[in-house]
Amino acid sequence: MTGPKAEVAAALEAAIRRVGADGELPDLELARARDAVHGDYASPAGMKLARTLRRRPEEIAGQVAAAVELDVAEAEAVGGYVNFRLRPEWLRRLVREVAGQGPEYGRSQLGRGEPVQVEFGSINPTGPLHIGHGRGIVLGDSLVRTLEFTGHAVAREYYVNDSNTQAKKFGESILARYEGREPPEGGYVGAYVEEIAAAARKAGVVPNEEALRRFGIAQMVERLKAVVARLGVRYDEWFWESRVWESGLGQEAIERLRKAGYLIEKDGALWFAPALADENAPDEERVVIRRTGEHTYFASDLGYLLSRFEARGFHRVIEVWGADHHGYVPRMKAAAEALGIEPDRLVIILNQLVNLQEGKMSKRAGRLVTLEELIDRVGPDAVRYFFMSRTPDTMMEFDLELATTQNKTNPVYYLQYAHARLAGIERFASGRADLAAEADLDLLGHPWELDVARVIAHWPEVVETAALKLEPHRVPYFLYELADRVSDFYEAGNERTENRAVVDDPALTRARLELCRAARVTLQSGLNLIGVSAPDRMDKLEE
RNA sequence: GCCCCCGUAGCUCAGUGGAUAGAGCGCGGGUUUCCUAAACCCGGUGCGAAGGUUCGAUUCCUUCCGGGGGCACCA
Repeated sequence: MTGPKAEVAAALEAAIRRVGADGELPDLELARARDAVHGDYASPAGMKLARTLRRRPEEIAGQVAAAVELDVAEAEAVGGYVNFRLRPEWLRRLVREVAGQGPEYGRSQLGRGEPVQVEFGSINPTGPLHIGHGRGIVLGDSLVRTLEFTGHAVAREYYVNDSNTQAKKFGESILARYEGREPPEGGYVGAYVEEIAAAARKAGVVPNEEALRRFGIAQMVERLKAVVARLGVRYDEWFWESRVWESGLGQEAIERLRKAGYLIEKDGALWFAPALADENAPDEERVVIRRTGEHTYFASDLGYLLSRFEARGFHRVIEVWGADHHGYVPRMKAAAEALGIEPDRLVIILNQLVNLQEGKMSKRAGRLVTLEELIDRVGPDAVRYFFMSRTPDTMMEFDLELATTQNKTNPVYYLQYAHARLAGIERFASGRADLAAEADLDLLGHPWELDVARVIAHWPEVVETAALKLEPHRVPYFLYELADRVSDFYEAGNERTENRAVVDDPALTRARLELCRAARVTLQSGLNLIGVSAPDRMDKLEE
């Protein structure tokens, strides 16, 4: 636990000990208070302890609150609850600290340098990315940013399928275009296939399927790189499936499973049957080597597991998949287990599918829109924000009409505007020569000032939760709340000139500027995690 | 048939074992000589249903109903 909550939790427990509870305590459910009238943190400690202490909840809460010794917050009992309110003095110290740290505020060493790989976006490199892929890419990248920020050693990886059935069809399609034929049944027909065939001819690639496939996939990888770069995403590694076999890891994985008794021959094919060696294992059999002698995608995955967990030494691998692959999860877990890899080290995050609603924009219902088109229409910031504002667990309606027409109604601009306003204030004040170097933060006392600090105080906890639960979608909601408080602060100045940040009094101005900076860098810190830009100014909208 | 996800306001979605369940959009009304009005203020019905666990369930468990997805020698 980090931030003020850790201190509150410790003080609460100490107080409970003082009022006579010993042994193991129940979960005190200390959490952010839902309602601001209950302070910043609240615990139903009275109810929790009523049975063991054999006293009334209100009585217990009262005694506990009185026994709390805490610098950061004051405790108050209401009913059976113990509520904590962060003290103004502490909030003022926090403002100074955050303003000094800048956008690094919230960074931690939670991960202790754990080597983690996040593999995401790995679609077959045989066609353009579409909107649904964008969700996994944005999620994966934001996960990486969150894990990096919390002290993990993270690598982004794209697994390039270059030797599976789809890839071969792609190669055949290029060959067909190269030779002026139509692509085969079930092949790829987009204009990009013809472009690649033309490029291959120009580059002097020999016209056979394998050479053209490799050439074509390399071309596609370049295209993919360019598209994801527009979203601020770059990969550390584009790992080609064929490397699994060239390095011998695929063969090694199969050999290891054979020795351990996990493989069985049936119908001329080689099957992985985990229940053979372990009767508790899932009872599902999967082909590893086809009757034709070709390996399956699953066989490559076996070697790929060894590559990551053993050859490259990642302690944890996080995969982001579309929900349509969920049936593959037990198989991968079973494979990891059979290879001697603790299955919990393989984390698979499924993101539900994206349903496109085009509204009145297109009469052609269900038309596939590419990720690139989406970025063209709504811009990278809105794309990232829109995808990040939802848990991966729920199916998502992408209302293209709204996304396209929404400009000032899009919440992402609200966050950015809050940042731009703060930057504007700092810019406005930058000409003042009478401002002291050091701010006297005791001058901050209005509720709308301290409430900004109050939200800022929660940022480290939000980051920590997002990292531990692998849920970066928590970040935009925090940012929205902060932007709200910032707007209140700003509006106070619109109501009364004396409440503006920049006033005649240089000392007061200086103190408020410190608060502006603390809020701005916290916004920046959060926007960084979700990959949305934090502009210093935003142009006025035309009517 | 089996497996996974979801069901919260008109719409799109957050959220939590506890105190009066939130936001955005949409709709109606109001606010600008003032650090950017992409802002602010005012206005509303809601946790699919039934059981169970619990001092307390929208949250956890079971069943049912509804929506989406998956069950290949495709990936």
